[in-house]
Parts: sequence; C-alpha cells; structure tokens
Amino acid sequence: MSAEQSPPTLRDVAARAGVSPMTVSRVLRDHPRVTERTRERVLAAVDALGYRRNELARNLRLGRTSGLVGLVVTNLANPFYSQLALGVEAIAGERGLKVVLGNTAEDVQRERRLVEEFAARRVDGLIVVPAGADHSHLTSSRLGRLPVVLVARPPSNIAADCVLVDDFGGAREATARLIAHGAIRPGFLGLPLSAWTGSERFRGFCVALDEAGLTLDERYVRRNQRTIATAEAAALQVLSLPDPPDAFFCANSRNTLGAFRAISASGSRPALAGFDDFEMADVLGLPLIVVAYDPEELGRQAARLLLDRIDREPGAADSPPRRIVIPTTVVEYGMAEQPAVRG
Amino acid sequence: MSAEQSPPTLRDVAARAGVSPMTVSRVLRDHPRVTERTRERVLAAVDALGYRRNELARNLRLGRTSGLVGLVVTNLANPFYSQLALGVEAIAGERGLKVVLGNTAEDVQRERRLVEEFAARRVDGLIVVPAGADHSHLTSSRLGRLPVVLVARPPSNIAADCVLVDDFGGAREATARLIAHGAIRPGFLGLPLSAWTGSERFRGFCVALDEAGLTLDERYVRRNQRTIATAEAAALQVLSLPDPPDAFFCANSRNTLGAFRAISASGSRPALAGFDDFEMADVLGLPLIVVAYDPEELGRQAARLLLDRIDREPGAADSPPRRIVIPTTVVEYGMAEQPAVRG
DNA sequence: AATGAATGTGGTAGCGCTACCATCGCGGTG
DNA sequence: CACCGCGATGGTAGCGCTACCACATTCATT
Repeated sequence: MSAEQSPPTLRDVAARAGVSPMTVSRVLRDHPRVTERTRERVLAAVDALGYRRNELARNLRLGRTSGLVGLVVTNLANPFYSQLALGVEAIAGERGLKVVLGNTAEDVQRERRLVEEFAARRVDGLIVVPAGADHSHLTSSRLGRLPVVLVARPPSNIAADCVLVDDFGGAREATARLIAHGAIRPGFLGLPLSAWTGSERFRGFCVALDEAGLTLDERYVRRNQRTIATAEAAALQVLSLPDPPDAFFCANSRNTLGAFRAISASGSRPALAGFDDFEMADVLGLPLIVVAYDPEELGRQAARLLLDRIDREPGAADSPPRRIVIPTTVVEYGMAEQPAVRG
Repeated sequence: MSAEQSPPTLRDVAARAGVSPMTVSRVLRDHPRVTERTRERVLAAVDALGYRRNELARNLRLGRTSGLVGLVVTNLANPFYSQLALGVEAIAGERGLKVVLGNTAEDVQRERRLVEEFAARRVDGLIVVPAGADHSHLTSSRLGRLPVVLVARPPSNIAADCVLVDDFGGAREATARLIAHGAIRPGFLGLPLSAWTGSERFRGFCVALDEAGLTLDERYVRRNQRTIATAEAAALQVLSLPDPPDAFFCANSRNTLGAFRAISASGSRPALAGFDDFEMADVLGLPLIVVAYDPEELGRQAARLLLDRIDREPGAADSPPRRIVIPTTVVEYGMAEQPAVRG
C-alpha cells in the first residue's frame, strides 16, 4: 500500500472489484453485456486505484498501430512549420490521433533516422517536409506500406501524396502587380534553383515579366541569401549598380526583410514585393506587396490526405498519388492606387 | 507472397533465417553471444523481408513506457511555443525520446483531456504550459507518478518542477531603461493581472517606477488587449488624454505592435519598450527597447528537468520541486545615447 | 416440464517481443 | 575417458490487454 511502484493494471482492478479481468475490460470498453451493478463496482475500483488503461498494450493486442502520426519538418522554429503542425494536430486530433514531432534541421541523415524510428514505433502515417531531393527512403512500400504525405516540396522520384503552395502562381501574380504599379526593371532576391520553392518562385517571376513584355536583367538576380543580413547585402549590391532595378521581388520573408533594410538605408525607393506574409508587414512604413497563404491549411490538407490513406482497406489496390495545391492571395500594404489590378 | 498484409514479425525473420525467434532478438539487440555466421544469416533475412522491430511490443515487454514525452502548449501558432517545442525536441531527442504534441488553445478542458490521453499512452513525462490557474489535474501522483514540468507559468496549488521567464526582472529593467532615457510619465499596456505573466510584468514595471521615485498614473494603464488592433485602440485612447504619457511599457509583442501603430498614427513620439523581441524590431524605424530571451532555452531546461525526474529511481523519495528562471536581456534598437545605463 | 435463445461472466490464448533458464555441443583438464 | 566449464542456441512464460469460445443462469416458448 505504501509505495505503489508501477501503475495498476486491469488485473489489479479486477481483483479489487472481485470480478475477472475480462469483465473489467468490458466495462472499460462500454461493452453492452454488463450489469449495471457490476459496472459500478468496477468503476469504483478503477477510481480507487487511479487506474488508467494502458493504450500501448491495448494497441498491441488490437491493431498493431500506435495511434500516432509522425510529423517531420525541417525547422520548427520557423512559424511556417509550427502553423503547419497546428493544422496537422487539429485534423489528426479529431480522429483521436496524436502527432509526434521530428525536426531535421534540413539534415537528410536526421530525416532518414527519424522516419525509421517513426516506422519502428508503428505510427499510422507520416507527414514529411523533405529536406533533400532524394526521397527514396520515403517510399510507402519500403516503410511497410506506411502512408506518407509530403508537404511544401513535391515527391521527386517516388509515388506519394503531397500538398504544395502555389509558389508559381503567387510569384507570378505578385510580380504582375509590381509591374502594374509601374515597375519595368524588377530585380529578384531568391533561393537556389535547387530548392523547389526557389525554382518555382523564380519561374513565376520570369513568366510575369514575359507576359508584360519585359526582359530580365540577370545582374538583378541574387539567389544565395539564407539570412536577412546576406539578403540586405545582396540588395545593396544590386542597388548600387549604375542603373539599379526599380523594384524587387523577394522569394521569401528573409529576403523581403533584407531588401527592406537595404531600401531603408539607401536613398532609392524601389517597389517591393515578396513571398510570405508576416505580422508586421503593414507597419513597416513602406509600400509592400506580399504573397500570403495559410500554412495551417497546408497542415490540415496534408492530414486529410493522410487519414484518407490510413482509412483505406490495407488490401485495396494503391490509388494514384494525389497533389493538392494551396492557393495564394496577394496583399498590398500601403500601395498607391494603380491603373489596373489583375486577378 | 503477393499481398504482404501486415509487416513481418520477428517470427517471420526467424523462420526465413532458419533460427529461433530468440536468436533473431539477440542479433537485433547486439547481444554478444551470437556467431558471426548466424548474425549474417539473420541480418540477410531482416533485409529480405524489410523487417523492422516493433517498438510498441518491445516497450511493453521491457519497461512499460513509450519513449515519448508529452508536450502540451496553449498555442502552437505562436512562435514562442514552437521554439519551445524545438528546445524540448532537441534535448529529448538526445535521449532517444520523441515528443508528442498537444495544443490546448488555452482551453482547460482540452488540456485535461490531452493530459489524460498522454498518461494513458504511458508517456515518460509531461511538459505543460498550463492554460488555467487550477493545476490539480497535473499532480504527478494523480497521473500515476508521471513526472510533470510546467513552463512559463508556475504551479499554483501543486508540487511540480517549472521553468519560468524572468518576467519581473525583464519588465523592471526595461522600464528602468525607459526612465534612464528620460521618461517620467510612462504608461502600461498589458495583460489581465489574472495571468501570471500579466501580474509579474506589471509588478516589474511598478517597482522600476518606485525605484526611480516616480508614481504611477492609473489612467495610463490598460490591461485587456488581446490583439494588435485592441492594443492600438487602447494606446490611442491613452495618448489622447490631455496630459498623455511620455513612454509606454508593453507587456507583450501584440501590445508593442499596437502601441507602435498608434504612435505612428498620432503625432506624438513617446518612447517605447516591450516584452518579447521580434524579428523586425530593428527595422521598425522607431527607437525601441525590448526584453529578449531564448524560448528554445526554456524548452531545453524544461526537458532537462523532466529527464532528471525520469532518470530518478522510481522507488526514491520525491525530491523537492525545482524552479528555473530563464534570464532576460534588454535590447535597445535605435535609441539615442542616454546619460546612464543600468545593468 | 423440456427446449431453446438470450444474457452475464470467466477461461484461454495470443498480439510481438525479451528475461530467464534449459539444453546442447565443444574443448580442456585430471 | 569421465568430467567440468563455457559459449551458442532454443523453449517457456509473460508484459497488459482483448477476441473468442465456454459456461452458467435466466426467461420465453412449445
């Protein structure tokens, strides 16, 4: 009685209630064939002992799954991914599934390990923001038919569902707005083309230029900025050209902020547009066009795709992979009225 | 052979390798007493079948824990909590523990449910940012001696470890800096006193005033702003007094941003200080003092406290609850040089 | 009164894994 | 040549739970 070492088991409850373990199990499962009197006695024993059913043992006996969804992201400190996680948690939670977290820090090795561990823990499914370009370790078949949904970056050499942001459309539309506001020599601050978002957003930028009959000046393009500071330096470099750009499209918020700083520092006032909305966009005091979307929705859709696969009969033939694209909206903060607005 | 329904088990591997399940188990555990030849045959079978050890079953047999840490936060969309999660994940990950996520949206009922579910899943420990003031459902004893660490808000009527931010010290120091820069009638935009952070930060503000020999004008105090918009309105209200404050201390970033907007809109230029650093603090274009701290460190410390409890022998007497306070630093963005700096 | 069905309860087995002990074969010792 | 010791392997049991079947009641039906 004094030092209750390990939590009580169903057996302990049965002993105390003076019934068999089976009866306790039935009471806890709300099985109909139990007398009210028995039920009460069992529940009293449960209460007295502080008993809690061991879901691990239960799951082992029952399904062989854990009731967990593995979520592997590249950088949880990024609000984008935490909102994604929130969306996943919301939808998974509706089904009683819990979310297990893994952070890769863009390290493919860590991603591999995490995916292996999650599979070993018998998660019901995986939602992954892949760090690298090679996704061969994410094939559902290799993971024991474990459903996998990719987020933000499409599957490269495997068949898997995925949820993407309309990187291309958003970049194109925002660039078009820049042009509608009068830009004729826009520059681009972006990401390496090796990154999916990097190439898609650049493509959108280029197409918008093309559609407006403008040609891209390669001197205005910088792609290797990973921090606000380097983005600022890159923007300053471009701005110090003898014929600087009259606008910037920035492929993510770090570049946008870097450009913002550069513009604040320099005398020139190029127009500014960027992918990713941020909380203080409207108080920066400079006109700004941003491409906004809902990261939480990204998570919700990914979770829905995953639940769909999980619910499918395991014997059923694999349905073809699906791809969901989350739309973007372009928001203008403090821009002067322009002649024409697209979209 | 055609439709491999369920993942292969250790038995399947044993059959294929022509050995007993025990031998397979030993190989997988790197038990020393296995011939090299046997090991190779087993590993070949593992490879051929794509076998992966079932950690659920393993844990059931072994410990009775899940190797999971439950993390319950109030709002994952808040970057503060996602960085916290990152810190927890980092430390837990070093020990091979995974983090299961729960979001309460400040709903005490949801918190209760989540804690119950996590306990039923036999998590090894819980890290909770409590939503309400009543923490009775978080007692380690009620949860089957499950270790619990509270974060950001201290335990109110239970014994539990906790990790806190130096709310008082940070608010006091930042307010002192405002005063050092010349403020003599500072206002306060804050949170309800019922919230721990709300009362602590207000206390710091008051003490700093007192230490400088200033008296608080109650008309300058607003406490019920939950959004940037309401904070802006509150700040405007205060600023439109016949004798408005010459500075604001804001208890969180929403209030700081609201005040920032109000100040930008109105003609006056009160000095501004606020709790919580944010990425764009230095580009706002207005002098600003912020109280900064490392949310990730908060998570790391919480995880360390938890691991400490987990590692303790279950029979050992409960050690007294510990409390760790994460220090804050005060950062000045674009402030003019002042006569004297404290600290 | 005998039969059958419906009902509440208990016993047994087993999910996948591993601790523990038993067994077997080997070489070395007296 | 029995004997011991040791290293490699296998058998058994059981972690906590529940599906399945067996059984003992009870009650309606013929």
